[in-house]
Amino acid sequence: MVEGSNLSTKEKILKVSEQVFAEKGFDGARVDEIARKAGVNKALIYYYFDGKDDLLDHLFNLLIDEVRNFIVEEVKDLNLDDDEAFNKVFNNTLNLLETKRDILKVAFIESLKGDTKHSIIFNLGEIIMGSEIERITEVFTSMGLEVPEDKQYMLVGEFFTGILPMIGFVIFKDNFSNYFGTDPDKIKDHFKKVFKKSHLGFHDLSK
Amino acid sequence: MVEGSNLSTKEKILKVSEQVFAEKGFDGARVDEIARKAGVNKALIYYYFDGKDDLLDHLFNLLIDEVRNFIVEEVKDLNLDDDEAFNKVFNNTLNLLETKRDILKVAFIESLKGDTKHSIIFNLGEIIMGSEIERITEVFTSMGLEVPEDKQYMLVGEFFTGILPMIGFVIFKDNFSNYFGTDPDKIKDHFKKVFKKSHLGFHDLSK
Amino acid sequence: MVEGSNLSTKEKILKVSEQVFAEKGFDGARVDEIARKAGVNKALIYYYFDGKDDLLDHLFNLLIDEVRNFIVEEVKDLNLDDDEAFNKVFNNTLNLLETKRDILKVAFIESLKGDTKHSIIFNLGEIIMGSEIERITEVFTSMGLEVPEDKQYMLVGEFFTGILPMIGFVIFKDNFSNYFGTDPDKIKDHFKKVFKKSHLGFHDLSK
Amino acid sequence: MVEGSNLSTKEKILKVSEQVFAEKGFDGARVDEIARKAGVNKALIYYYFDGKDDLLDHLFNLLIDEVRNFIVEEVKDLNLDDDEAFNKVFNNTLNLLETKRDILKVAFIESLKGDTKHSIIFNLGEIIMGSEIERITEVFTSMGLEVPEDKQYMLVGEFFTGILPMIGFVIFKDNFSNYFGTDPDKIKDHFKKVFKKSHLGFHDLSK
DNA sequence: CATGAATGAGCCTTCATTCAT
DNA sequence: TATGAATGAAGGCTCATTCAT
Repeated sequence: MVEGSNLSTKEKILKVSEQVFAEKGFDGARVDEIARKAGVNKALIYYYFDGKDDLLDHLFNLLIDEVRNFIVEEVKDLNLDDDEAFNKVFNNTLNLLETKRDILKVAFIESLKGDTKHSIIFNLGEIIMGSEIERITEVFTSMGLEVPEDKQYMLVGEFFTGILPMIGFVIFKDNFSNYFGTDPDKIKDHFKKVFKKSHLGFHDLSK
Repeated sequence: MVEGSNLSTKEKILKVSEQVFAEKGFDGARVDEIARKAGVNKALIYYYFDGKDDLLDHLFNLLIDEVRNFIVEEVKDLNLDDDEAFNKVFNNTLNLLETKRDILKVAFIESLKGDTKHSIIFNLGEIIMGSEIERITEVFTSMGLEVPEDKQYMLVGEFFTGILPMIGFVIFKDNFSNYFGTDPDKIKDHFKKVFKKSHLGFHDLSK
Repeated sequence: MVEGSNLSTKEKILKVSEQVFAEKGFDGARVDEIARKAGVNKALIYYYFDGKDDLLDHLFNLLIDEVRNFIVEEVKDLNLDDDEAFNKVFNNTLNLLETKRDILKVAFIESLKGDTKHSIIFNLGEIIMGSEIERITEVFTSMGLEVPEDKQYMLVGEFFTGILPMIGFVIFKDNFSNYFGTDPDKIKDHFKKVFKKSHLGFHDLSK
Repeated sequence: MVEGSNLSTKEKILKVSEQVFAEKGFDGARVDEIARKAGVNKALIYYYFDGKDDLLDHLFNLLIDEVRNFIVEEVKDLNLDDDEAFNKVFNNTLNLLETKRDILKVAFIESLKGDTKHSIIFNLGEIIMGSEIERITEVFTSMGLEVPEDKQYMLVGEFFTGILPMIGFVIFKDNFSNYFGTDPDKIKDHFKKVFKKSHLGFHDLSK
């Protein structure tokens, strides 16, 4: 199947790019290494893609699309009953992010650069928070409470106590375990507990 | 003063390196650009330093040293009376980190790389958490409560709900404001409030 | 033929390297000059070879191989009848060395360096002398004479009155003629006569 | 003594240059290394000398001068009675050359270069051979024999069976012993014997 | 005399990208 | 599609040399 082989090669290139970008950073990555690890001729990369930058664009677009689809999927039949719902959304989100760990690393790095070319982390944050803020708003409303007017405050809170720790956990987890000698199997449970307490702490109305 | 001029040039190179590394990332930074922006001959950089890597090492060492000194200073006459102490330490820490924003960006990026050459973020975390965990332990003890046995749980919590959001805030703040159109003047106050609630949420014993 | 074109470029680079190394010495040679004189892009040199050092290694290996092959070829059907044999071996050896004049210059220079990285001249000497010493031994034995026990003495003699003058002649001949204004056409005949007398002088048993 | 200290520093620079040039070759030598090993500031080298080239010129001039003086000294009261005289001249010459081993290495290398800037080996050869050829001529005449008309033949012979092996022995001796595992203490005696036989072989009138 | 600092030119090597087939 | 070969534009680093004091 020509088409099959075609797609397969293209996808292999993307997959390997993701790994190499994550390991070396975009600037540190070499097209030669991608070609070698993907087992394809270097020129073929330029046949399928417009260059190194284009590879990154494709990967970022895939990331955005998958997260967006996930959110739509996740929220569409969301039947909120407090704790249960939180756990479900949280677990699913974490699982999704873990499958995108490599490109998330790159997104993190690129979002820190001086130029504003890539702000993927904020794009992602917007998508995820958008839904959560909406959900929260719903909850608040359904409980007869007033939604905090200050959207900026909400954004800061959601991003720096929600998005950031979550993505941070996904991309730092391995190096963290490695450095502190913690048990990689238990760390996820620790984080779940920790995240819940802290993030709910942020949402706590009593303070 | 010969020594003064010497130090000045060396320091200028370091200062500019810090900025360029932060803006372009270490791999994306060019020695030529550092030389140009520092107003020095490129070869002079190699007179004072062993190369690009050495520049980074110096900057990281300076970062580590300053944070360590700060922690010692901060903790030495710490008279804990709850809220007051927390605010003071938190504000001072945030201020310190803000002065080191550029090199923190680089440290973040490098700590994400595949190789384990640089783990500065974890080094910093260890230094800061070390003191806090000690402090927390003291508080718990003085309150007649039992310190959570699981150190790993503490580490995860401190790092992902304390260190990470804090450093994350410092290095992402500007891009965050820029992206979400938030008010740069108010964002810090938002974050302070948010951080307190979430981090105390993590430490909350009632849950 | 793709292979032909490939080899051709690679060989052209090697050939030009040999010339430039011989003219400027390895340390004085410039990769830029090699590329220019070979009519290839400088980066192409690094496509075919690992660097400047690797070029030299290739050339040295070629030299060693050719000399070794020559010796095997030359000695395999050696029917020794004194004078005739000496002339034949001497002439053929000289002819061979003359085709390798350039790289022999470089080998000479590198063998003089302080580090023991390259000892090509001694490698060559070993190969050539090995055969001659064997041959001499044969002759002595066949003549009912005793082979001089002292191998060290033989080595010194063969090297400093055989190998060294021979290679020396090949690599110094042109500059010698140029300096002393001697006739380049006659010098070779002079040397042949001279070498024979002196080298046989060394082997003379009557003294 | 200012003047004394002055001379001492200048001489130390020259001495170290000689060593470094011999070890690394002129092109491979670094002014920095010379300064460091001589224990002087690099700029001081440029105070005493016009540059790297000038260092080499000084060393070459010293070499030429010393050899010239030696020859004059050696020949002025030469009372030739065959064997005795040969031994004396040979030994003294070898001793002299050994004291100049380092710079002779450099001279050798530089005499092989493509440009005709340095032909020190031939300069030396001319000086030494000049005297020997004169001496030989004398001897021949005094013996009522005819001097070989062909000066070119003599030059070739003297150079390639006299000068070259002699200088070659001096500069290659150590590496030779190192490579072949020969006894450094005995090698000189071997060479003396070998040289005599071969060089006299060249001069042998009976062939 | 002596030195720390500074510099311009250049060197080896790399790399993203393109070409020819 | 696929590939080996080729290339222009840097990039990090070095080095002989000079300057200011």
